Amino acid sequence: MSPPMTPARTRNAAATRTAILEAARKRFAHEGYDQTGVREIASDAGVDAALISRYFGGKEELFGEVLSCAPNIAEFLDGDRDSFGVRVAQMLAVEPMREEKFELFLIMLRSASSPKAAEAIRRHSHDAFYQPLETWLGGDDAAVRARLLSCVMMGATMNRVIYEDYLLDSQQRQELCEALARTLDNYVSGPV
Amino acid sequence: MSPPMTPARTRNAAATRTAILEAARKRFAHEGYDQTGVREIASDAGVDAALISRYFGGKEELFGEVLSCAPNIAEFLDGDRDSFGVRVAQMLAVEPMREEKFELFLIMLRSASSPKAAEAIRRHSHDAFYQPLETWLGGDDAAVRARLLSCVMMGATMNRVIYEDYLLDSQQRQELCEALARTLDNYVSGPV
DNA sequence: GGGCCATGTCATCAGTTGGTGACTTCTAGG
DNA sequence: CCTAGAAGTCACCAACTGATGACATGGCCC
Repeated sequence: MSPPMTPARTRNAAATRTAILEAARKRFAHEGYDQTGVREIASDAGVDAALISRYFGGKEELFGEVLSCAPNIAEFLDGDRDSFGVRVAQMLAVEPMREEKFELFLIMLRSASSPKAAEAIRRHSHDAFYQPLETWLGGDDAAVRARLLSCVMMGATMNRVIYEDYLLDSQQRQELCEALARTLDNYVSGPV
Repeated sequence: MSPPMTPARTRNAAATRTAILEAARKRFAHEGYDQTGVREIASDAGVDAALISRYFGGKEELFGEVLSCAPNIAEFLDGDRDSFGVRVAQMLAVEPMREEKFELFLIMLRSASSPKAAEAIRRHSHDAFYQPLETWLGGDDAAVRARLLSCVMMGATMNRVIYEDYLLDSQQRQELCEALARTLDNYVSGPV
């Protein structure tokens, strides 16, 4: 938001780049790749749309850049192993979707249908999600267990994207959270 | 495919309507709402693009019509209750994605990011997926268990949409299938 | 202070999209 | 056979998209 030590905001390439990146991240997460226009991103960032092409080469490259900067799975892998399930389930089922932790999932799910975004998503999610997760899990069947975890996490996010929250009340959401946590922990600890 | 008792194919409104619907269903499932143009649908169906607006009112209404006609969850609910998990897991993890059973999921996941399609998806999936599933499950926590099943089913589909199959070999896919089946059956039978 | 390059602004392009209305053509009913 | 209306064809529009190149301007170094 606030550039480190630059005068104000005009004529500052680094700040402009950051502003574009920030605006794009939010737009891509909330609307998806196709539904987001470069003019909207530029407007949010308070810059001219032409600068997007100038700084990033184009919308597609900007999307790739956003993926690289988005917060990834690492946060959940750093914490206590036994609480992995509840921490992730909390994010998936009860925490508001506006949370930044959600953004990578939202970007992926909302943009996966666009061919231009799909390739970047595949590449990035493998490097920033699957690979770390597999390593963290360890064992022979790490790949399968990573996939299982991914299924539950993506599915839960997808459900919230589609239905928001208006099909479950807070009591049910709590039950959902606990069940998700058990399933996740089961995939983490047990043999599949 | 073959109209019941009409001459050939030209000048047959019912057959034309069906052809458009069929072509649209496949396009929406494979490309998603946004990526599919009315010209492509019309071309696949072998008709003029203007007929889509004439017959259905527009692309949006056509999409709603497609959702209504797409095969839904009922097939899996009819079969043996004990084999629900394996049957669904088979579809999710091992059967080729070209299968018609997949189409409703694909349409939903690939089109959910489009605002125009989203509303139709919400309405239809509630009526044709959640409602039947909840009734079939029964019990106090049917809503939560339906959501859990939905998470796993959508997540598994989403993973295949994003990564196709090239991250897992057939052996791993089989393990994945068995684990998914256990999880699904757990949600069906047990208390969450 | 002056030149120069980085930075930002603007008008505009070419392509694509969904949609519409006038036109043609075929077929059914009298 | 001949007309009326359904079915299909065609040209075209208006809106929007991402992108580009010419132009203006500000700030930094000499």
